[in-house]
Amino acid sequence: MSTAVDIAGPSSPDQAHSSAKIPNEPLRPSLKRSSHPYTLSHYISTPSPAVDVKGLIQPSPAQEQRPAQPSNSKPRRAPSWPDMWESPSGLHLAHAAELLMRAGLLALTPATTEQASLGAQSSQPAKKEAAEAKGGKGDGEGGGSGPEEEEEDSSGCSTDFQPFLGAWFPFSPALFPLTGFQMGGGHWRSAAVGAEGIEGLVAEGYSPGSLGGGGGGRRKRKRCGECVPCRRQTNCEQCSSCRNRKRGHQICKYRKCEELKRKPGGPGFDSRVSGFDLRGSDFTLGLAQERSNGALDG
DNA sequence: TCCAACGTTTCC
DNA sequence: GGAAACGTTGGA
Repeated sequence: MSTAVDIAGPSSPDQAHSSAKIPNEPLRPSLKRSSHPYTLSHYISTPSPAVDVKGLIQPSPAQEQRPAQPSNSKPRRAPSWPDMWESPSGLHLAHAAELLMRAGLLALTPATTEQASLGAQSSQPAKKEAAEAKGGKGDGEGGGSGPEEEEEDSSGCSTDFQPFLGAWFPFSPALFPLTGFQMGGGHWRSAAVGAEGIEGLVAEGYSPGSLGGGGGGRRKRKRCGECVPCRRQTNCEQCSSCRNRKRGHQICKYRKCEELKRKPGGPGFDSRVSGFDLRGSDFTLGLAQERSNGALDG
């Protein structure tokens, strides 16, 4: 949950008074919701006898032989594919995908990137149609809160994740914890998966370069809008950033987004993995568990 | 075009 | 490693 933000931030002279100005609005429902029984950390920390993931999936020799990744790589280096896939989170996401495939939830997907992109493109219009048929809420601002999103999230998650798990899954979900991306954190439009998904990442500040691709252009990430600093509405006018605004070009230190403080791929992101609210993956994991239980039972 | 602020580089 | 300075991006 995003409530995991460090609310014990710096106590500026202004903090107390300005925290009163922080809108005490509730977290959006999508962040509060946890409709499935298990979190990702549950799967990581407590192997479930009901779904023995490791028993289902044989680790590849490469994974078995792979030594622990030294964390001395430079923060700016975007995680390579193998890095992400074999990271703790990525590995479990791979497990989740495997579980889904075995449980019949996941349609097998094109192996080539070309096919993958085709699949992603074709999945999007289909999804749009489905959304429109559902009630004409086709526009992209579905990322907002509301009962509709609630419904979509709880009932349509598996379908939402099919493009992820197919063409896009190897990319995006593994990327989320590593980049600090928050699903439901305001950057993501829930209906935007597939081709729009990757565009979303790029558009929201994840440059092709930071995504591991070429390009090298640097894009600005956006504030999450939900952490305590983001909720502050006033500058302290006392910190160095405020006093040095003209030359510093920096937002007030006490308003600096917690997410932006973390460097993509940096250690701060590592720590996020355990506490990361990977709702989608958790949900699919839960689904996979239910399905596989049923499937295994007959 | 201006401005806020993110990202990178440089300095200490 | 943190702060300052500056380039740059993105929105109004």
